[in-house]
Amino acid sequence: MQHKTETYTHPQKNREMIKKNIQRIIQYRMCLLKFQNLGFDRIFSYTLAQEIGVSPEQVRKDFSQFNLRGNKKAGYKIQEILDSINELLHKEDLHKIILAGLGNIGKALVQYKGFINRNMQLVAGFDIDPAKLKKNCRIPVFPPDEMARVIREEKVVIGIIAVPEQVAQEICNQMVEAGIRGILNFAPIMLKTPPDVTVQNISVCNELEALIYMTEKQEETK
Amino acid sequence: MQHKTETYTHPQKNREMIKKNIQRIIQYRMCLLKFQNLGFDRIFSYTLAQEIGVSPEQVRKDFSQFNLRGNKKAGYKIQEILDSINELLHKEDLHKIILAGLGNIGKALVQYKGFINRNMQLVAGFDIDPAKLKKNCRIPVFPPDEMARVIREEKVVIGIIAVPEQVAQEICNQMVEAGIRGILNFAPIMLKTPPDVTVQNISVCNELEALIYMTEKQEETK
DNA sequence: AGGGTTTTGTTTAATAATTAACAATTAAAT
DNA sequence: ATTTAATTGTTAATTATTAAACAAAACCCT
Ligand SMILES: NC(=O)c1ccc[n+]([C@@H]2O[C@H](COP(=O)([O-])OP(=O)(O)OC[C@H]3O[C@@H](n4cnc5c(N)ncnc54)[C@H](O)[C@@H]3O)[C@@H](O)[C@H]2O)c1
Ligand SMILES: NC(=O)c1ccc[n+]([C@@H]2O[C@H](COP(=O)([O-])OP(=O)(O)OC[C@H]3O[C@@H](n4cnc5c(N)ncnc54)[C@H](O)[C@@H]3O)[C@@H](O)[C@H]2O)c1
Repeated sequence: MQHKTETYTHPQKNREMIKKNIQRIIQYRMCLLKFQNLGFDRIFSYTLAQEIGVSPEQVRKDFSQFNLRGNKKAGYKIQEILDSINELLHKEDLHKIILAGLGNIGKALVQYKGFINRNMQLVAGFDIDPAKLKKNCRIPVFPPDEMARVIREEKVVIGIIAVPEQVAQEICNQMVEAGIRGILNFAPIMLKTPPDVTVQNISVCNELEALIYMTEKQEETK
Repeated sequence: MQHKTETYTHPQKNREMIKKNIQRIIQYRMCLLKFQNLGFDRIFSYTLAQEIGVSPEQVRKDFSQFNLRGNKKAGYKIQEILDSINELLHKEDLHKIILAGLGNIGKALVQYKGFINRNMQLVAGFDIDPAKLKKNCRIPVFPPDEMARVIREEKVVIGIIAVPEQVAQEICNQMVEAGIRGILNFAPIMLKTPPDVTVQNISVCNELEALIYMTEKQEETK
């Protein structure tokens, strides 16, 4: 097998960094909401840091990077930061999402009530099984060959893949072809996508295996 | 509010690193299996790298770190590496897992057939809803107050939390108290645990929001 | 009003992770 | 057998991330 020998560059690197940072910001928001509900209206970097398990400097740096400003001696005004984060995440808009596969995972997602609080909505599902189409679902469910039409009509850019591994790449291709730009993938494969499409994998098995490794490792060194 | 001013140290840091590395190893395994099924019996760092989106040097470094050895000029023998990874992950043992919460997510997990191929098994579920106990499930389901007994009797160290946010911390405490050392958490909160308990969060909403941010950011800079 | 104290925000330093480089090796070709 | 080409594994360099340090700001208390 012949390989390229030219210098390897990593187009996804910078994107991974941004994604990691924004994920921390999303965690801060969760925590800010918690403290707001507890009746606080201000918070310090130290408190936030402790809560999500990073250093206070990290919090200040993250906030600084996204231009989230605090007050010297008085910390961060929770509402102010929340507003800024919501703006950053375009939370003023409702974000439409489509879902491929209404099996075990797909059904759980359809039932989930947490999306709407965060201004996200599953607008359509797709499944090859005719039984899934008839079912009185919370969302309209179509056969897969209507996916392109629905994506275009509804102008959806985010899709969830919850179909069997064997058809996941094919569904992914259809999604991308029709204009989907971000994919949350539950299937245990690495999807191939163009560089401008972002994929986030969720693998319950992988996470469990990593957990198991960690616990066994700790047991050994004890 | 008065804060500690002593130097901040980060006990979880080293663990995060190990977890990240082992997660990459788990991904390599997924990829190795794929190529094995395609009929290959050897593979190069370059191929693996391309497949999971890292540099070939990273693959070699990771393998080296876990003492997974290849052959100069001939790459890595897939079966050999797979065997070593499985040994590393203690795949010779069946790993028992308990599940708290048999709602939408919990039911999906119970139905999932992918665990057993990877030598993991849900051995018991816990739910406060009596209706969930009666249901003819694939696994026995108990009320939460039997959790400690079952965990001890079955010697389980891994637990999944799929209960509502409001009770997640309480269930977590019960698990830890009874001997659980690794927790996969679906509830949208940061669980508080002793330092020797590893927590892995899965947050569909967070991941979706990060995806949305990425796609909108890309749209802007286009 | 003003000093003391606390906390941010940023710069600088330290640490960690990734990539590059290359020597060692060996499979395959001749 | 010998040579060639290719790929690993490790060391060195680079880059990225995280933490420490500290100056500037501003709250609070007297
Ligand atoms: N259930 C879990 O807890 C779990 C855990 C980890 C990973 N996963 C992964 O998530 C994915 C879905 O898992 P699941 O348990 O929900 O599976 P499932 O078999 O219950 O559901 C899959 C659904 O996809 C539909 N489908 C099949 N081919 C299709 C196609 N070409 N187009 C559209 N729909 C199609 C099926 O009709 C079915 O409804 C799988 O890849 C699985 O490996 C599931
Ligand atoms: N469903 C999803 O797609 C989804 C997505 C993201 C996050 N989550 C999170 O996952 C968790 C579970 O979600 P869900 O949709 O399955 O919720 P659900 O309400 O369908 O299920 C929760 C289950 O927990 C049980 N329960 C409640 N209190 C309990 C207790 N004290 N002990 C044991 N069991 C108890 C309930 O009886 C119910 O069966 C929630 O924290 C939710 O925010 C779910």
